[in-house]
Amino acid sequence: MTTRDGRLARGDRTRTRVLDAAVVLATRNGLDGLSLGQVADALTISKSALFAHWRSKEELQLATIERAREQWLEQVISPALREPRGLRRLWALHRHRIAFYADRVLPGGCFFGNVQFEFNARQGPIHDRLAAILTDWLALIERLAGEAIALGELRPETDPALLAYEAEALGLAAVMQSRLLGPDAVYDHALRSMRDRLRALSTDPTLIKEHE
Amino acid sequence: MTTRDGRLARGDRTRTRVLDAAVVLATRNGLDGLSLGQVADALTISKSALFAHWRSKEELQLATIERAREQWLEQVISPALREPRGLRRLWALHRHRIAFYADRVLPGGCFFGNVQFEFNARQGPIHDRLAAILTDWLALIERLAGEAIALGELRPETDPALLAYEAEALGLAAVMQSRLLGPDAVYDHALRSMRDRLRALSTDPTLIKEHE
DNA sequence: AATCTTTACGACCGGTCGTTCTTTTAGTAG
DNA sequence: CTACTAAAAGAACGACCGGTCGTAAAGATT
Repeated sequence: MTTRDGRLARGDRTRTRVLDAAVVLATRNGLDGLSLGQVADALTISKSALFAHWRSKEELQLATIERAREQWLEQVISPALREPRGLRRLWALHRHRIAFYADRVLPGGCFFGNVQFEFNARQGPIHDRLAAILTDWLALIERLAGEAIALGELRPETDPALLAYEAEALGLAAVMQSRLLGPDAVYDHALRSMRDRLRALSTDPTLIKEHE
Repeated sequence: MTTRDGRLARGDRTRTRVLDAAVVLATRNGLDGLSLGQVADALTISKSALFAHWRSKEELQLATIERAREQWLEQVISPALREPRGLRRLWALHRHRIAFYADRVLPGGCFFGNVQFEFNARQGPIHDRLAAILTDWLALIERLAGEAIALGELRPETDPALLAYEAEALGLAAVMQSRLLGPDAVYDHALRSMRDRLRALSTDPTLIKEHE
C-alpha cells in the first residue's frame, strides 16, 4: 500500500490519523463509549468513510488497541530496554511507566487501565486481546526480575511473579488516583513504593538510589 | 416512609430492589452503559416507573453509587472494624476487601474499580462523589495505620499515606487481573504482598502470621 | 365505604447510534 | 490528457436511548 516513491498511500495515512484520534477518545470515553461520529468529526471526515477502512466498529476498536500498544511499546518498553540489563532495567521500566502518564502523553489517562476495567467482565475478541497484552506485560516484568536474580542483583528468594503483580498494581493505582484525586502525591507514592520494594529485595541497596 | 407497623413502605422496597439490580448492571456495563430499559426489564417493571423515584438518569446513577457504598460498608468495613484495633484491624480490612471479590459477591467485578476508571477523566457530580469516596477509603487506611503506629505495632518511620496507597493498589489490581486473567493466583498475590509489607513494617512479625 | 396519594404501566417523543447505499471527488498510471 | 480506481461525502435506514405524558391500579387514611 505504498506509492512508487515509497511514501505511505493516502489510505494508510488516514488510517493512522484515525487510530491516533481513536486512542485519545477511547481513553477518555471508553472503547464502548467510542462514537464513530466523534472520531469522524475530530478528523473532519464523514462517519461512513470509516467503513471504507474497517468493516465494523469492533474492527476499529481492535485496531485502536493495537495502535495504543504501539505507543506503549515506543514510549515505555523501548526506552526501558535501552537501560543496562537486570535490576536497573526493571526499575527503569517502572519509572517510564509512571512518567508516561505523569507527562500526560495521552490526554484523559491510561488507555489500557480504562479499557481493561471496561472489559474485565465481558467476553469476546476484545477481552481476549486485552488479556493477552496484560499477560505479555506481566511476563516482561517477570523476565526482567529473573534476569536480575540471575545477575545476583535481587535476592534468590525473590518471587518474580509476585514482583510483577506489585509493579502492575502500583502503576495501575497511580493512573487511577492521579486522575481522580489529582497527580500531586500519587506519582511520588508509586515511585517510592517500588523503590522501597526493590531495595528490600536487592542485594545492593545503592543500585536503585543512583538511578532515581 | 414507613407504615404504621414499622415495615418499609412499598416505594422504599422498590427503590432498594432497583438499586441492587443497578449496582450489578453498572458493575458489568459501567455507569454510563447502564440502560434504564435493562434495569426495568431485570425487575419486570416499566422503564417509566423509574422516573417516579428519580428525576433523571444521573440521579439514579448517584443513588446507585450510594447503594454500592452501603454494601461496601456492610461487607468490608464493618467486619474489619470488629477486629481488635491496630495492625490486626488493618490486616483484616485488606483481607475482607480481597475476599469481597474472591467470593464474587458482586457478579461482574468491582463496582468502584470499574466506575472510578470510567469517570477518572470527567467532571461533574459523579466524579466528585467518587473522589470523595476514594479519599475516605484512603483516609480510613491511614487512620488504622496511625493507630498501629501509636500502639507500637508498626515501626514509627512507617508512612501511613504510602501504606494506604499500596493497599489500595494491591486490591485494585486483584480485581482487575482476576476478572481479566482468571482468579487463580491473583488473590494469593494480593494477600501475600500486603502480608509481606506489613510484616516488614511491623515490630512483631508474628502479629500477622496468626491471623492468616 | 369513600377519598386521596403513591406507584406502575404503555405509548410516544426527539435524538443518537452503527451501518448501508449511492454518488462524487481526487490521486495515480498509462 | 484520459481512464481507472481508491477514498470520501452525504443521505437514509432501523434500532435503541433517555425522558415525558396520560391513565389505571393499588394502598393508606378517614
